[in-house]
Amino acid sequence: MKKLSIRDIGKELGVSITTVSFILNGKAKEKRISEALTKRVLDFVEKVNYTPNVMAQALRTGKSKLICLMVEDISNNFFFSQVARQIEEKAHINGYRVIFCSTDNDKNKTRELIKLFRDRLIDGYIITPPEGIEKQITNLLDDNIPVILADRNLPDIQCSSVMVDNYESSFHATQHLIDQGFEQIAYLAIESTQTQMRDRQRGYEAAMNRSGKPILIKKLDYYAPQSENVAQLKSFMLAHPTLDAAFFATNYICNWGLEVIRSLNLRIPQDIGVLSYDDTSLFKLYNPSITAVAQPIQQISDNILKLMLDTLNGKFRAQDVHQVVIPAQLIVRESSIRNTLIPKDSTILTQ
Amino acid sequence: MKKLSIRDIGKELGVSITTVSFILNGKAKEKRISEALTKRVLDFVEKVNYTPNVMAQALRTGKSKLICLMVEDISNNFFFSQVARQIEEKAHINGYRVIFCSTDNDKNKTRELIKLFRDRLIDGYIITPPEGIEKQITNLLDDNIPVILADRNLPDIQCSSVMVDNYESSFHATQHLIDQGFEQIAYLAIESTQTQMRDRQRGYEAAMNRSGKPILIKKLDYYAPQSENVAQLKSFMLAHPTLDAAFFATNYICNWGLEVIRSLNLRIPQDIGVLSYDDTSLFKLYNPSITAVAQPIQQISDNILKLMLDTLNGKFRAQDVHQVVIPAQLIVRESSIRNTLIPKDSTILTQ
DNA sequence: TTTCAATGCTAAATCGTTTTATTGTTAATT
DNA sequence: AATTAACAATAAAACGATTTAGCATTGAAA
Repeated sequence: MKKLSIRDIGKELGVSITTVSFILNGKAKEKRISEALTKRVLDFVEKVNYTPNVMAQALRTGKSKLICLMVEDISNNFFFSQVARQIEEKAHINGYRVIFCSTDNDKNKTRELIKLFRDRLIDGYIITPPEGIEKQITNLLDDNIPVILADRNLPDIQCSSVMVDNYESSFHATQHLIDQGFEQIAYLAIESTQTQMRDRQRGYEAAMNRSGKPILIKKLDYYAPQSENVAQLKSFMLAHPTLDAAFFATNYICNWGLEVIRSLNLRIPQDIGVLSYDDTSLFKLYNPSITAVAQPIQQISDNILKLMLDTLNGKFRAQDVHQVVIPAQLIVRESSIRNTLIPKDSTILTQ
Repeated sequence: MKKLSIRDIGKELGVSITTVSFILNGKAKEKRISEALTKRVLDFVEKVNYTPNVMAQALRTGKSKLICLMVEDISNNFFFSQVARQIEEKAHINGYRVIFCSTDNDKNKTRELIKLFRDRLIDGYIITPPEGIEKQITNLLDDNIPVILADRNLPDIQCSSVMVDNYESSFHATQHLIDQGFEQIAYLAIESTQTQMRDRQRGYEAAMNRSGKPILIKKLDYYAPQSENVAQLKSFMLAHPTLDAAFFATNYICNWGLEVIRSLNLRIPQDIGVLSYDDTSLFKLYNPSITAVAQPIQQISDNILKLMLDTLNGKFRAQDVHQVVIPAQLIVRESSIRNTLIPKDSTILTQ
């Protein structure tokens, strides 16, 4: 059961392979192939279920129809895995396949990966970039290979990106805590100079400053073992007994925090209010349910892929910069409610 | 900055491309190329940072170095996303890239996907198979394309697979609940004839029968909307007020169950004991923490990839059947403890 | 001196497409 | 009758590698 080649079907029909190729690529009209022949070829191709050899096409055209999706860690993040899923699905519909890999937020690993793919294997990249790969991205763009940054961008280079309004949504989330009467709101984050992290912090600080509340920030180490971070967080909380609310910069930090809160036998929200950036399925289920800033996954994925396809199809050049910012959603749940007038699980859009 | 071809480096060195190819493929000795020339070529290749065009190699050799990983839903399952990550990493180390996609447990979608890839794009498949794709898999194997089934197998065909001992681990989990003094233990599952689901149910039934306890089973619909399943589960629990423990067949069913338990204001484990198949990060964090059967992800991934690589490297033929069964772990947490003698978060290996 | 084997390297075919340039027709115009 | 235009289809080169079969050269054996 060997696969048919275009040569086989040409021979079978007594037609040249050129003709077959033109017809299959929808150039019948343009190349003035007669309608009769076009139909004959199309029918036969359909009948014998012929599909072209993708590798040969890729070699000849220099286009692999492969998109590479590089996320921080596909396995450990609700947001990334959802986005990955969406992208994969939409790409398929448009005739593209998706190769994916995890960067671990490590610039060396990411550089390696890009280098590995450099040899025209990949038509386009979607990346949640660690800092330090600016040069590699510029090189790709210079070769007119599209790159879309997701979730964050790299301020030192000009590159298309899709992300949420981290500053505004963080501001609103903090404001929500303030409105609920929390006084000592700590911001728990990781040591990072990534744009989305900076913006979230700026949002928190701006809201606190505007209300004249004290700023209280603790930074953890992304690369440290989980137990170390939990311990750090615990001693921080013990050192600040007057704390009455915690704003976690990501959902995994919030997970660490919940572990600590639990071990200290604190009640949420009576003893401590809780709010997290990045919603997960856990937060809805947790007892009490956790208020979170949700990133609209569908919209983000749609925008990423649209930009990618438009660039691949030549509507834009890779170097053209399109930066899309999408409003995030504050989903208010039990963990942040002191004022009982606000209904459970209500949704508030920032903006 | 055009990419160098093997022709360029041959020309540059005044050597034929044949020679260069032999040397690059480690056949210098075999083809009796002199050591001096071998070194000269290798040094030059290193210096100019030449890498071969993957597409041309693929076209010529018929091997793409691409593995396709088809899981049920990459975005919504702790187990699958972890496995995906592991596979990706190990495959990379061995010079393979991973394409991934979600089957949605839909046989038509899965067939489509396999068909799409049929044209020697993919060297090997790792699949968590929906039922109904037996024929497609047999076809692949007949063409000597390796297929490894993961998480479950298809009883009607002969195919390599890697999965946990669903029957034994489910038996032990049930036995654990019985040992804790629970009397009316319900088994909450989805309507499915997949092997892993059947085996889990058989394990529950066997343990219950051996202790002379009543069997109580409720089946939900995987494809129904979540709200529908939650409602179903709620009315089931209301209809069985004497129920004192629930064994959930998967973690997402357990999530539905926790939502119901919460809405009924039942206390875990005082009013109802809870145990779930498939651990997630949620279960450790939940209050109270949830006892679960954990699948050893590392071991599963290792075995899958080892089988795949051994077949790709010709150590086995695709048709050779290797069925690997790995023991699962029962992680005992608060939700199933009545007998306070057992320590928290202790780990019991089945077998 | 011829024959043979070993050594060191290469020409050319091949994988399955796309695409450029070209060749025959026939019909219309000069 | 000769030129041109439009039409319909094709031959052959190219993409960049791998691999088969073979070509020179040298030294040793016959």
